[in-house]
Amino acid sequence: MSFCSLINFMSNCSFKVIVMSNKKFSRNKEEKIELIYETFFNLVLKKGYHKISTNHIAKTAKISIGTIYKYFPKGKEDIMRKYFETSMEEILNINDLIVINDDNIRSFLNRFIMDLYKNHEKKVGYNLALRSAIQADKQLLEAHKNKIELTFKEIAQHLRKKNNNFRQIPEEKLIEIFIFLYNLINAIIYHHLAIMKLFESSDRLVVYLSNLVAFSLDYLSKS
Amino acid sequence: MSFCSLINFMSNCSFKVIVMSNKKFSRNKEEKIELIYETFFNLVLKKGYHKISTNHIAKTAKISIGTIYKYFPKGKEDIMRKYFETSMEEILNINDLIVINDDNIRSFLNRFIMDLYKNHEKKVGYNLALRSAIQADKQLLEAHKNKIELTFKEIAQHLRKKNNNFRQIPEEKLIEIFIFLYNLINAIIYHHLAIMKLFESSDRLVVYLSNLVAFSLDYLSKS
Amino acid sequence: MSFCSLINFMSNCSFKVIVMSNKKFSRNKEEKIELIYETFFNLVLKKGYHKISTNHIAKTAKISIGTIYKYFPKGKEDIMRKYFETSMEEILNINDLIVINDDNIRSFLNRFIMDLYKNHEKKVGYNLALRSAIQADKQLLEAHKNKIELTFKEIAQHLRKKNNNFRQIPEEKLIEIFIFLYNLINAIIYHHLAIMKLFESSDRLVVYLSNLVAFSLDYLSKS
Amino acid sequence: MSFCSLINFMSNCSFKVIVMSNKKFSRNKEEKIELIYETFFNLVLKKGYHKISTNHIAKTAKISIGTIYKYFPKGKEDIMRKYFETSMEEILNINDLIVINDDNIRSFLNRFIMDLYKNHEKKVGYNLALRSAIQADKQLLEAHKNKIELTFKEIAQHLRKKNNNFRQIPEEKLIEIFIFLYNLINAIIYHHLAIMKLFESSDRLVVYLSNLVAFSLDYLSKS
DNA sequence: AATGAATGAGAATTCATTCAT
DNA sequence: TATGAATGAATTCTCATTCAT
Repeated sequence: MSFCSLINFMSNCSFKVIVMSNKKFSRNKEEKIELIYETFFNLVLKKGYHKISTNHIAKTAKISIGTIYKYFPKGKEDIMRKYFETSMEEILNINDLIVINDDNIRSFLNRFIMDLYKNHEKKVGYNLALRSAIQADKQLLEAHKNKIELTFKEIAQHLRKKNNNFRQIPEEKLIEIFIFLYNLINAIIYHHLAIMKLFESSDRLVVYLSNLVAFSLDYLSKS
Repeated sequence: MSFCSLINFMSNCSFKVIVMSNKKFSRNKEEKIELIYETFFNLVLKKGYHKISTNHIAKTAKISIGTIYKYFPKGKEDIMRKYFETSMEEILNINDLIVINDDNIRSFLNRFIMDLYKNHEKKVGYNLALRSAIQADKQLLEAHKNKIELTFKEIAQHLRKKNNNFRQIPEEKLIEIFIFLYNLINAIIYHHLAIMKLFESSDRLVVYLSNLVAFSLDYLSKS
Repeated sequence: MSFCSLINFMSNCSFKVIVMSNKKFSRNKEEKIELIYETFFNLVLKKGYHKISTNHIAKTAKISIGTIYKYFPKGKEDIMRKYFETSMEEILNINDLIVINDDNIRSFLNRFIMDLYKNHEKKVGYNLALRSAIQADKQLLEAHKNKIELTFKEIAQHLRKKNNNFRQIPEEKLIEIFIFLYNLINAIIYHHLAIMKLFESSDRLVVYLSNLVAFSLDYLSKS
Repeated sequence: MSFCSLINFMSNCSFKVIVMSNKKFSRNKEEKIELIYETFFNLVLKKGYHKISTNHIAKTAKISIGTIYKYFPKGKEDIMRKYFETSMEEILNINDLIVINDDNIRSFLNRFIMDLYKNHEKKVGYNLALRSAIQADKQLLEAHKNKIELTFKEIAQHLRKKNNNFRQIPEEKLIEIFIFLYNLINAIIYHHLAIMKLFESSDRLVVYLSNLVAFSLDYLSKS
């Protein structure tokens, strides 16, 4: 798995702007699904996950409520789960695995953080929704944990194959570090974006996170 | 404001164990209110904030729905706000202000973190509820921010009055540091308790947080 | 169990005319439940079980939809089941057991048929609904079968205790005969009322049924 | 009208076993229509008329919902009506009229009952559906009544032409008897198959029905 | 003061039917 | 001709809130 796929995982891909046709019965399965995702996450951003109803999504997206239930038979819950699974599948797509040539772990991690932040920012809606959904749906919480563990296992294995620097760290340790850093960064970015800013500018947050990662790697290597 | 009140603030007060008498109804207003808080936050822990209805609280607490609306006319929203305000008022209670004699900022902060964690753990229900409520209620989010700012302003002023070490840091800077650390620690503890553990044991988490605070103080003093 | 209770079973009691008060929040649990039953079965008679919605019942009965779901959390299905169970409980109420002094089995059965017909006619709505509900709800079908078996077991035991003529028939045989006659009469009455009349006048139907029962008793005693 | 056509009428024609080719779609209109009938009545048997949706039929039959609406523009209602009409047309098909040489009314009726039962059993799905549909569709009920009256009128006229024994009964009386017996037998068979068995074995039911018909003929001739 | 029945707006969901492909 | 995505009215059901007792 490549650096690119890693970044994709972290970012779950940004939303494309979708222009639907004006016909009454316009048909494009993929576009409809994308439109539902986009509409839903935008609404979550504005009003909060639990304030959004399926009817509300339908009205905003200018599609019928039946269309939502065609693709997502359990409504909101399914929207979350399927978006989640889709992003998972993308990550595990072997065709995406590309050689990483970045020998410097530090610079690799800096890019990792930067992209993680940018994509988090781009998809605050999804991330807010994910947190809310996780609290109302234990299964999604478990799926989320499993996803993270599996994904970083694959990433770790891939990196150790391709890169000497990573190979010097035992696989288990590397996975543990990745998961720790992923959680740490997510916790902070989420709080910064959804609860209360830690720094006035996001640039300063990213610089802080970069130093924090360095500190934590140091800390973990000693403990 | 005392060290105790600081800890109280950070922890939003632990729940008292409420032993219901065998009589059908508890005798006074305070007991009823405590019972509602306790029942609600316990239910949030089990099922998630948005899965809990006021009728559900009433049934579980074995009181009538009318009683809940008597004390909390806007239901769940009011339960959150009033619990929130109560903890605020306690903090600002001047009688609680006790002299801090701890000259060592480092050891002060360690205790601060330790207690913050312990109380977070003790009241996961309330903290989960607070996050959920904040996302569905912009006013509560604003109130939350203001509360933190005001409280730390008071604490900073108090500490600078009583203690030479704190007096060497400009008030604004001291407030900023407190708020930053508060947010940082809360973000991590919340993620650890509600989303995914960062360390297997909470002891290791607390040690890490202690080092993280030291690192961050260092980082902030340089930037 | 008395002859009266037997008749009650067969007839499931006729509906009382219910006059609700004009207050917005009028309170009378029992009356509300009766009103729901009455309204529902009247509507079934007019439009058919599957054409009636819970909202339709609420509107017609001038109560709120919430009230229906308070007493019947699964809607129509629950209305059927609970009405069914209620009638069951009434039958099994030991206080209702009264001595039968009717020594003549033939005249006993004639009254049995007559009352069965009259009450069937009075509650066509319920009986139509029951048939429809049974086809959409296997559990209700089973419950219906069990109810009939249990009820006639009790009735048979009671009659054999109190009456010499019945005692000469073995218990199992007596139960079998009762169930057979009950099913036979119900099948014919239902068809007559709901599908297509067998006789122009109901009097002639009842006379025919009386003769049919005599014939069938004769037939069964020989086979 | 022949004896055969009489039996056909009573039994509404048994379903032909439809062997689908491995090709994705069956080749012609007739096959599609047969497939829809078969699928629908099988589903009714399993789940009940009102639990089956047109979409459900389409999915089970592996045809598109559009195909169903092509042949049955009003959906389920049309499936019932057209199946009903088809069986009617078959009965009235003059080519089917064959001479009855059975001089013995009693043995004629025994065969009548036997075949009626067998075909009822073979097509429980359709008969269940018919009862349900009739209750939700007054027009179908009327059509059903008219069909029975017309059919037996034709049958009576035919029998009286061909057979001395029948000629001795006035036409009106003969029609009345036929309709009465048809309703009686149907009521009992339906109850036996759909609600609760009257006898453990169907053989015993048929024997009982045979005796019942004899009794009823006797009863009707006297009244 | 306390109770809990009653309300009804609104959210979730189904399904007969239409129509672009 | 066949398909099945799309529609949206109708239905089921929930829950915050009111108010008679």
